[in-house]
Amino acid sequence: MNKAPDKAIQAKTIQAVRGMNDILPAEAALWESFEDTVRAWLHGYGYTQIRTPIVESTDLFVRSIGEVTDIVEKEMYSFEDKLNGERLTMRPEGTASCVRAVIEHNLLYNAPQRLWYMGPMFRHERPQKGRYRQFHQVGVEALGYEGPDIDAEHIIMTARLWKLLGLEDVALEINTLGNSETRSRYRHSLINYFGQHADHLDEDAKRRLHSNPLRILDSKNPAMQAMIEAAPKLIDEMDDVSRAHFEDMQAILNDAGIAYRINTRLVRGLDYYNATVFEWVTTRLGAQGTVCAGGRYDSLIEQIGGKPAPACGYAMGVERLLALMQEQGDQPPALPPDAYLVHAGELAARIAPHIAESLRDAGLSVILHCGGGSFKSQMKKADASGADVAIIIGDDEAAAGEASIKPLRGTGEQKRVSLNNLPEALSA
RNA sequence: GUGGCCGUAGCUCAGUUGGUAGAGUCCAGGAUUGUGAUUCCUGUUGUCGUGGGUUCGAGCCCCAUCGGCCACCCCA
Repeated sequence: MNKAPDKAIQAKTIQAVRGMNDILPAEAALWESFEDTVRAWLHGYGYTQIRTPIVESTDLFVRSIGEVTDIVEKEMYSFEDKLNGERLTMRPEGTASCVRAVIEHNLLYNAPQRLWYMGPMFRHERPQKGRYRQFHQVGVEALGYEGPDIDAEHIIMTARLWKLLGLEDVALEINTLGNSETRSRYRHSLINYFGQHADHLDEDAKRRLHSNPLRILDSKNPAMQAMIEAAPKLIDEMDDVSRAHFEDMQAILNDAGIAYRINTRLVRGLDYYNATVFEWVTTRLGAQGTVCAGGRYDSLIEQIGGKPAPACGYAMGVERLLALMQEQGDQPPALPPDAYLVHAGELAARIAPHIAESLRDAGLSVILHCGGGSFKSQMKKADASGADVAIIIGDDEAAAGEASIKPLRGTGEQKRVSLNNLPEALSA
């Protein structure tokens, strides 16, 4: 072999798919602690978990999210199953799957359901801060509940979660979209109004004028702000039932001391929402500032084939919440082992695994040194592991049936104990 | 999908008008023959994102491509 023979045969490296991220051990600690907090929090409200498949029939999302939404039109990872030609899609959100499962298994037969889920979602968007092609949501759904009390519960419980996570600078915005007649009346008012100001509409707005005029209200284009501000307000055309529902919900929020802002321009990107909608937003994450959003979807269950039942729910973006925590300077919690077991010599190497097992029996977390090396290098690794103590087994200790315990943090003397007493000595 | 900025060691980054690469950190070994974190010494970091082009010569200039960041858009 002469020099550089390997270049020709070295395989090209394969990278993760764009917008789909590895979560490395250093960051995974933060994810785990977040997930632990979320599980305990949801348990506190009596919500139970539902786990649905990542892949569903494409039709499910087309029928629930809406055919003319951007998600369905251009962002879904859809493909045809090569074996049987089924049209499948990797879920872009969780509500549709959840509702599908509830219908399929008749979960609403004689009781409403409080459910939650957590997992990856997929949308083919251009990645940027807080927006990835595989991202994670925690979703909460209450199915079979009609009154404003459950809407308020959802908002109140998220406020508690922000407190548990130590989040600052998240503000609540609420709105109501009314019932379908209201929205269709309002749609016509908007088309009429924006049509009269067609010369002020940008390209996106013109495209949406007839397909989805409500979304024009969402535009950030500064040139259109004045005109949007003067547009008809949905609240003025609200039906009495939705108006009362909205007011009753606000009364509960007021009683609970929840601060909010009514944002009459708050609409949703998914077609299935009606009545209450809300968003928790932050200004600390740039353009992707919505950290949690949801609302009522009373017609969705019927729309995808179930017996009509009211429902509401919301989802939060895990990456965005974690980014906000990191923005505030939160560090991933350190989870060091209790002890690092250093050993030298043939006999010590043979008994070390058994000693480690006995310590684990006692509930301790122990790293057994592997890979050989001098005492010095083993001690370096013991220190780097973050363990409180090093357990040292050399020829002397092994022969005597003992182990040395050396504290690695703070002061304290190294001491020798018999192997039988090791677990107690470490717990002390 | 559109636009702007940016890709040099595992990480954070220098690199002059174009003359074929450096610092800190980390890691490994030693000073210390059975003991870490401090100190000192020694050493390895590398297809300069990738592929073309210009040039005697490219980390530097040009084109393409991939990736990242930010914004638009979208949305959690």
